[in-house]
Amino acid sequence: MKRLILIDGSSYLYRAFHALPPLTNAAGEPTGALFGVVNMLRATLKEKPDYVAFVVDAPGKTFRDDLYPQYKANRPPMPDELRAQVQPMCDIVHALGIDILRVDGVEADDVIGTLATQAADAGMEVTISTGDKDFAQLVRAPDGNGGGSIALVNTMTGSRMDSDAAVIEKFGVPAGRIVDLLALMGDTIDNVPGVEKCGPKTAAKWIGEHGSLEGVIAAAPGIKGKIGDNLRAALDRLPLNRELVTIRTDVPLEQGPEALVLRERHVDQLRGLYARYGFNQALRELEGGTVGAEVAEKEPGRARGTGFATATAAAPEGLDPALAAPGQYETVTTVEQLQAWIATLRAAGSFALDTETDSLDPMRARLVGLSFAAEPGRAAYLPLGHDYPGAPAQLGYEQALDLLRPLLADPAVRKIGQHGKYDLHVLRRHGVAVAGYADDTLLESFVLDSGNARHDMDSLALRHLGYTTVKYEDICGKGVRQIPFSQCALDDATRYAAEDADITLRLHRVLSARLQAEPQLQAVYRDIEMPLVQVLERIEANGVLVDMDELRRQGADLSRRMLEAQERATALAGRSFNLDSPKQLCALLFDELKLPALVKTPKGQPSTNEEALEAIADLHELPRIILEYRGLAKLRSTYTDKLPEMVNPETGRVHTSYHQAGAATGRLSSSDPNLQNIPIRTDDGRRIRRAFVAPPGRKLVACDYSQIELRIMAHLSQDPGLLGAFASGADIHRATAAEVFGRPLEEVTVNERRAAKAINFGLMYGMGAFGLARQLGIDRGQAQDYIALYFSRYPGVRDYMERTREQARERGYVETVFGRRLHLEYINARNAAQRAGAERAAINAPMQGTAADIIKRAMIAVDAWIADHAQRARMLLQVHDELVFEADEEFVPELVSRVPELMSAAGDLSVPLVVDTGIGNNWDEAH
DNA sequence: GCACGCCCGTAC
DNA sequence: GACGTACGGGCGTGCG
Repeated sequence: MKRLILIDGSSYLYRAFHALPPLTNAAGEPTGALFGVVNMLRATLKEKPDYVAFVVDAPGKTFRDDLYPQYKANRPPMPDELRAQVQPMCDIVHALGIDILRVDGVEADDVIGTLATQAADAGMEVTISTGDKDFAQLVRAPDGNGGGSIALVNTMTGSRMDSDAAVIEKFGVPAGRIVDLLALMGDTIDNVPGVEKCGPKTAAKWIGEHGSLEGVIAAAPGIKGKIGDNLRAALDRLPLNRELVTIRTDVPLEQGPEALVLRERHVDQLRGLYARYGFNQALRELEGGTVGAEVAEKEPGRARGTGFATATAAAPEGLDPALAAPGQYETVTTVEQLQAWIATLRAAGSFALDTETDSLDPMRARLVGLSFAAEPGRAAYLPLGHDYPGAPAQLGYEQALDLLRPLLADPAVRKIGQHGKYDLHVLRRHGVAVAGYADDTLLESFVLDSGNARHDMDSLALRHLGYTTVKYEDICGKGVRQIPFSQCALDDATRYAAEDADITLRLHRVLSARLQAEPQLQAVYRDIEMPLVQVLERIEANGVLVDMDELRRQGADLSRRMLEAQERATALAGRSFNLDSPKQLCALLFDELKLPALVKTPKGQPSTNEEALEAIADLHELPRIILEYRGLAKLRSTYTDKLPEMVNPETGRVHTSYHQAGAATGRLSSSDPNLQNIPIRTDDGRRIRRAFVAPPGRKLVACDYSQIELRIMAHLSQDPGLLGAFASGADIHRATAAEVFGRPLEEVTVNERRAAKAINFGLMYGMGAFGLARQLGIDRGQAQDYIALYFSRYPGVRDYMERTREQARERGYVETVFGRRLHLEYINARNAAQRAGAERAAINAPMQGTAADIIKRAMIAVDAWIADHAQRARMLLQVHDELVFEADEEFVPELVSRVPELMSAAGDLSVPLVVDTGIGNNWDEAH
C-alpha cells in the first residue's frame, strides 16, 4: 500500500515559532521556527513515505471570506521574525525533495482535505501531519476492503488519531461529528464566534445527547441555565459556523496525490542551508548517514514520538557498550515465568525494581504492574491490573505478590530504584514490606550533581546513557484524554515499564561508579540519603490529623472578614474591582488615584506587594484595606479551603510528600500539601496550626533546633566571638547587638537587637548594605557602617565568607560539614548579576546544607529509636529545623527526654546544638 | 479550555 | 541588581 504524508506547513511554522526560543544563527538571522520545522521534516522523512507534500496557505480571498467577511479578521500580520524564515524554510523543504503546494484562493486546510480524500479513495494510506485539531473531521480507519485510510499525527506532542475510536477518545464525538462540535465551540483564532462558554466538553455532551448539530438546535429551547441562553443567542449562526469549519474535500487542483512523489534530496543544497542556519545535528546526519537509525530499529514501525524531543543524543564517550545496547523485554503472565524471574533476580543478588500504578499520589495509587531488571538490557514486566476489552489474562495480585514477597522482603537481596520511596509506599499499601532497598538513582544523581542538573529518569538517561526513553505520554496520552496505565495495551506497557527498570539498572551502574570515586559523597549517599528513604516513607504514611471543623470555622470567619474588606475597598475606590488582581490594583492605585509607585516588580512594572502598599499607606486608606484583604485571602485559599481537600479518605489524615532531592542545598521540600509553610508569624496565620491536632489520648510534641544555622556559621568560621557567645548560652542577637553597638548586654535596646538580628540573618543569605538598609529602613551608609562594624568584631566570619567565595570560584562548588556538595554553575559567569547570585548561594549553602544534613541524621537516629515504641509514638513532620511527633500522653516524658538528646548528637560542632521542645493538643500549643 | 508566566505570599 | 531555599494560589494571556 502506498503511503502519502501531507504536512500542514503553516501550522508547524507558527507552532514552532511560538514553541521554541528565538534562536538565531551566527549571522543573527532568526532560526527558531525553521529549526523546529526542519526537525519535524527529518522525523517525518524517516517514515519513508512514497508521496509527500508540504502545504502552505496562499494569499488571497477564499470561499470562507465570501461566506463571512469577518473571517480571520482579528489575526495580526505575520511577525517579521517569522516572515524572515519562510523563504529559507521553502528552500530546505525543496532541497529535501518535497513538493510545496500553495494554491491561490484556497486555504492549506482545503488543499490537504482534498488530496487526503482523493488519495484515500484511491486506496492510499494517508497521514496528515498537523497541530490543528480541526483535521480530526477527516480521520478514517482502513475499511479492510482495500480502501485507504486517513490518520492524523501531531509530531510535536506525539499524538496520533487513526480511527473513530481515537477521535471519540480525544473529542467525545466521532470524526463525522467534529464539524458539529467545532460549530458549537467556535474558533477565536479564526474569529468564528461559537456558543459562549461552550467548550469541547459541553459541545460533546450536547451532541451525545441530541445526536447532531440539528438535534442540538432542535433541543435548544429546552436547555437550561445561562449556557442555554447562550446557545439560543447563537442559534442563527451555527449553520454558517459549520460551513466555515468544514474542510473542503473537493477543490479543483491541477495535480492529484500521485504527482507528489518524494524525490531524491539535494545533499549539496542541504549542506549549505544547514551550515548557514547552524543546524549541526542535521548536518552531521547528512554527512554521517542516519543518526536516527538506532531509534527506528529499536521501535520498528512506530509512527509517533517523532517530535522535537526525541532527537537521540549520541551515547557519552567512554560508556560501557553493554550499557548502550538495546534492551529485550518480556511480559510475565504465567506462574512459571514469574518463578523463573524470581530465581534470576535472587541469583543476581541485586536488581532494579519499578512499579506502575494508576495515580501519582503514592498514598492513593493502586498497583497495576511491576517491572524488574537484573542485568542491563534484560527486563521483565509483570502486569497485574490491566483491564481493557481484550486484555490478555494476567496473574492475580495475591498469587503474584505471595510469590514475590520473600524476595522483596529479603534484606540480603539489594533493590535498586529511581525515586523508590514511591514504590515502597505502593507495595506497603498492597501488603508487601520491602527490605533491602539499597540504591536509588535519583539520590545518587542528587548527591553527585546537586545544583546543576535535573534528576528525573528521562534526564538521567539522556545525560548518562545518551538514551531517549519512552515517555509516559507516548503510552497513555496526556491532558484530559489521558488513559490510566491499567487501560494501556500490554505490549506498550511492557515497552515502557520494563524499560524503566532496565534504565534504572544501567544508570545505577554508571552513577555508583562515579560515587565510588568520591568517598565523601559516597558517605553522604550511603549514611544519610539512603537510610532516610524508609524514614520519610514512614513519616508520610503516618500523616497528620486535621480538625476539619476547626478549619471550616476559620474559613467562615475569614470569608466574612474578606467580604467586609472588599466592601470597604469598593467604597473607597468608588467602583468595584477585583482585589485579587495585581493588574487591576495597579491601574486603580497608580493611574486613577495617582499614588506614587515606589516599588517595581522584577519585570519593571509597578508592584503592589506588601512593601509597596505599606509605603503608600499613609497617603490613602485603600492600601491598608488591600493588605488586610490579602492576608485573609491567602489564609483561606491556601489553607482553610485546601487542607480539607487533601485529607486521605482511607486514613482520615493528611499525608504530605517530602522531596528528598527537592532543594539543591540538601534540604527537603514538601508538597501536596506543603506542610513546611504553614503560617506562624501573625496571629491569624498561627490559628491555622490549631487545626493540626493529636487524636484523643495523644499529644503533639515539637522539637526544634535553636538557631542552628547561626551555630553552624560559628562552627565553620571558628570566630572566637561567635563561638564564645554560643558557649555562654546567651541570646545571640542581643550578644551581637552588644558587640556591634559597643555596650553591655543589659543595655541593648529593642531596636538594636532587631538590627543585630537582621544583620545575623542577612549575612547568612549573602545580603549587602543595600538589602540591610531596606530591611531596617535606614540609609545605605549607615547599613554599611553596621556591616563594617560587625566584621571588625567578628573577623572570623568575614574571613570565612571570603574563603567560601574563593573555593566556589576555584572548584565550582561549595560543601557542607559532612561533605555534601552544591555546584554553582554561574559562579564565574560573565554576567555580574548571575555571578553575584551564585556568590550569595555559595555563602548560604554550607550553612543551610549542614543544617539539613544534621536534621536528616537526627531523623534516622530518632526513627531507629522510635521503632521500638511504634505503638506509642510516631514522627509526623519535618520543617527544616523542627521535628513534630504524635505520642501517647504517658509516653511524652520519655520522648521529650530522648529525642532532644538524639537531635543534639546528630552533629558534632564546636558549639552546643540546643533543642527546644513543646507539648500540646495541637501544633500551635506545641510551640 | 488549558498551559504557562507573572505576581504575590507563606515557611525556615 | 541588590536576601538564601522551597511550594502554591489567582490572574491574565496565548493558542494558529
